[in-house]
Amino acid sequence: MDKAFNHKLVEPEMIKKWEDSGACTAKIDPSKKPYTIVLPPPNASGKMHVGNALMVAIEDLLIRWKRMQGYSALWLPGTDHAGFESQTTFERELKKENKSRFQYDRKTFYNMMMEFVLGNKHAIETQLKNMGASLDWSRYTFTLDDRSISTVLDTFKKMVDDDKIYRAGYIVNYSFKYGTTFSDAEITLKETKQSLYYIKYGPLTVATVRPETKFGDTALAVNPDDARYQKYIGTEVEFEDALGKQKIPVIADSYVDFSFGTGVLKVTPAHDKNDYEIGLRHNLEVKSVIGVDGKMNALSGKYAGMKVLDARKAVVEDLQAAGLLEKIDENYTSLVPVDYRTEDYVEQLLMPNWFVKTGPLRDAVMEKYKKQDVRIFPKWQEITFERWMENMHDWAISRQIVWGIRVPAWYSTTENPDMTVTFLGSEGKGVTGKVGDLLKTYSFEQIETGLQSLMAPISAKYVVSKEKPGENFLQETDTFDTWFSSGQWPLITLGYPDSEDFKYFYPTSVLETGWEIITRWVSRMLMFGVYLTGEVPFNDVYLHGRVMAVDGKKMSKSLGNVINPEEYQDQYGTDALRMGLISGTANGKDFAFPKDKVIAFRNFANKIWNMARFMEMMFDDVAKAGGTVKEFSANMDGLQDMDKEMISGFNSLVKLVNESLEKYRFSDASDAIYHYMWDELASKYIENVKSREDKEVALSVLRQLFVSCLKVLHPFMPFVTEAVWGEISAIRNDSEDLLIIASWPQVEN
RNA sequence: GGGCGGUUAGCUCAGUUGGUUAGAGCGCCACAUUGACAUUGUGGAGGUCAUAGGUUCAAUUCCUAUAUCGCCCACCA
Repeated sequence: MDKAFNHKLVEPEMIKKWEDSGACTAKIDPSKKPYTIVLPPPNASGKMHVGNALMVAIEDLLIRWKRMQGYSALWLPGTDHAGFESQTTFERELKKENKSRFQYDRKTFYNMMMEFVLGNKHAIETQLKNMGASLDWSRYTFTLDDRSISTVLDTFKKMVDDDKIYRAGYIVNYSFKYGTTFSDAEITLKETKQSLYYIKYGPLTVATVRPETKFGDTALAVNPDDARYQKYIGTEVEFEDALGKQKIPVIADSYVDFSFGTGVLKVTPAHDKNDYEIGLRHNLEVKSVIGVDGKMNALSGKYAGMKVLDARKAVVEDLQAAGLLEKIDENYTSLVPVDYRTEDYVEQLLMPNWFVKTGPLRDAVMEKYKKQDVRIFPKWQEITFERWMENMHDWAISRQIVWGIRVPAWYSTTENPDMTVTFLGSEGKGVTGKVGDLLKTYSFEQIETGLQSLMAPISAKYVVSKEKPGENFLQETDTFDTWFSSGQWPLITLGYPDSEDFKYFYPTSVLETGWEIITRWVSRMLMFGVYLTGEVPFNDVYLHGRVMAVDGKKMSKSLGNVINPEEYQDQYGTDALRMGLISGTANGKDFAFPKDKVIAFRNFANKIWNMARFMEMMFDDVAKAGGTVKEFSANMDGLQDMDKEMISGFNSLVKLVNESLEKYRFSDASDAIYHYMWDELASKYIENVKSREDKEVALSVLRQLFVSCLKVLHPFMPFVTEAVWGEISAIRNDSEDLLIIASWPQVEN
């Protein structure tokens, strides 16, 4: 054996050994209990980060532990196509070559995306393997595999038949920049300094940050208890603006806060979610003045065609000139909705969209939850989950992007002549118009093959089908929200509804992920799982904290404090990285990355390596002297007090490790094994053995304890333990070739 | 605005239902060292457990306020 543990040499060898052994391929074995974890699929859009490394460390720990305990342990790998994220990354690449998605028809663009994503996928697989992840690659799944797509489409069809899906005009978060809708979960509010304009509407004055939407106003609203405005309620006020003389009703709604601004609110149902709600309550007209192109439309008179911000400026100038602008509060800050990834501004627009009625699905989940069919660890995260579930809105599942699974709804062009379509004409230029008109100039085939996007009115008739239902049908161009497919991930990967895997491995044992996607992902998997199978998709949810940078701040590229896990792997070894991450996360809280611990565990790996070297030497000496180390048994002759203490110490260790892992208290377990091996076994016991006369007994105990410790440590530090296991094969008292499939130490109570 | 979590050694963090001298890793100091390991060994210094009240025989632990940091949710235009 080398003098020191060399992780660079050992790691590739061990990975190969595990792969060749087939140990990670879970077998359907009725005599064993299944233990299943589905790997939260890393996005195919980029490389793994240190948070992914933590996830892998925890899940591999659980899987290896259960596998050694005799479960049929399945850890399912996969990759998510990450619709929006991948597409924006890819479009950024295109832009470097001065290209854009608008130059391609859907099919071509989709194929280009696929090539791009498959390239990234390979990189992620390599990283997962290098982490020592004992994943079952024979069951690998990608969200855009035919089987995945088929399952997703079947689910959609079932939901349509079940009246769980509807199309509606709805205020959605719409990004002009990316030309797509975002779900509420993809939106975050950013504090932004804005001008607050006080605009006269006849006798009343309204404070607003969006004067350009005034042409979409269909009421003014005041609080019903506001004494100042009682006499206006129920009347109409007259005023003049760029569109000429106007009349607008004044309504009373308790939503209005009379301490804000003037206490009068302009209600613009088409461009604000809250206004939309007020509009519904009071039966107000909904007037859109902004188009999906980000420009003012014909209803805004002379401002038509201007971009929103330009129009705002122009409107303000005109109001000022007309003396209708009372004042401007320049120091007003408010929360503006932005894309949570890019912080790009997101507009609120009324658009036709596909929705899931979440109410009944949610209720079914909560019923299971109350019966504790699914448990959340750590416990304090339960509140986050419950609150989200209670406040859940209907879910907009359509996205106006190409990269994803296309909604399987078909519109007849003859029945829906006023659908708006955009397609790439023969001359390579985009053509937009009502399909009824376009068909006079272009053939159906031209439109269908060049199709880029389609927007059917809410009232449009459609057929849901996996196949084209007939001539003259165009398929919906919206694709599903990524979470619509990844929400079915446990089902898809296990081959729902009738595969043998599904019958044996479902429901899965634990869903392990970061808390930040509990709302986007965990809740949706639960809804789909319960809806489709009547059972929760996993019994436990463990939420790990976020790994922060060394400086305790959130890692971000702009701060330059991002930790690349591969650097630590390279410097200190994968075992050390894994153990460092594991021991930093005791209770699911965010934690600063403990680099000093990584170094400590690198040293620990070396310690183990050298304990093995020492043992070899001692065994050698005994053999040279013509002796034999005795077979171990707990009540063998000649045991000294210290031997007995060590043995009982080990039994308590195993108990503690088991109990801690059952409760997902990983650092308790790692701490215990670390201290037992280093302080007890190495520092205390080995020093004692050195001076023992009865080496044949002492070494027997040492071997027993060391070999057992290797087993307990293996799920935490798989590389060094497996390597040492191989090195001491000649003196080991366990005939199992590989540690990964050795059996976990049994302890009696 | 509502909620959640943190505040413990120089740093990063444990501390499970309240119960003796509050722990770990790293760092620091002193010493040691050829039967494995300097990625070592032995020993040591270092904490008013954020603050103020309260409950209790007993509080880092439970309760109430306050301060401060972080996060989540949210319909103040």
